[in-house]
Amino acid sequence: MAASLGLAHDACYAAYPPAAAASSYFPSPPPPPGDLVAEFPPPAAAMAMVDDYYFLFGEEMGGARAPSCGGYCSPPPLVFDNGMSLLSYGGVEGDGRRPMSGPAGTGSGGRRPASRIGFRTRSEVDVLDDGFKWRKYGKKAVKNSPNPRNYYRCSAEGCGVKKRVERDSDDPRYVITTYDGVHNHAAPGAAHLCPPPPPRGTTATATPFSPPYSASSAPLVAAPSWSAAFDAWEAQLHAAAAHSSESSY
DNA sequence: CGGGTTTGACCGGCGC
DNA sequence: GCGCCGGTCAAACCCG
Repeated sequence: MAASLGLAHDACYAAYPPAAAASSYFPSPPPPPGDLVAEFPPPAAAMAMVDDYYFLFGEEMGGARAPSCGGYCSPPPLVFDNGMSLLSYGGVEGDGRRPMSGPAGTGSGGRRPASRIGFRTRSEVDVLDDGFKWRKYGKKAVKNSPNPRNYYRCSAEGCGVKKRVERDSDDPRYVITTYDGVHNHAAPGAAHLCPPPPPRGTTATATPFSPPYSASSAPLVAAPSWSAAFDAWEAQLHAAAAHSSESSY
């Protein structure tokens, strides 16, 4: 039971950019059929600075870490016209990128976050205001990086969402922010940034970082559908990017 | 005074 | 088994 639960969590799908930004930035990617959708709610101000997204589909739940990149692998499956790269790996069985072997949930500690989503942002400030209130609880020097990693926890009572913030060792201009878990409350004062997700014909569409995760009923996404979905989305994306490039830059 | 930050210690997983 | 390393804890400190 627990093992299947972990695998199902691996199938979580994060839609970037958030709906608020998507309307003016580029179209939202189509959700894989039958999969969960988690939309991340960075604020519009932060979104404007985001140069690089990447998705972490609970990739460490199976105990397997991304090789030689500290869990922040950056395979470039999608590179947009505006220079943004969308990265995804793991969780999608058959994508050939992640070994799905190994018992889920048996990694370090045996308790893995329900979801992990990260993005890379070019920013002067380390901590981007994403509408939630965070409390710093740790700071750690990480191996192979001159920059320390800061640990934050959502200040809301009962909310166990954590985030890690660190400067990219390769390019200090970039900040790598990784979110662990799902908020069980609305963002204080930032609700306008995260409108309810539009109906997508899916059975389980999570509000931004909110439960429920009906993981037990969420099937793994077959690679073909995933690829086809992204192909379609990418086509939309390029069209939108070409259309908005005149006004944006 | 309350809430947040800092920082060293501690713990547990993992690789060798 | 041991050492390394990432993540967390908690006491002290800081600030509004």
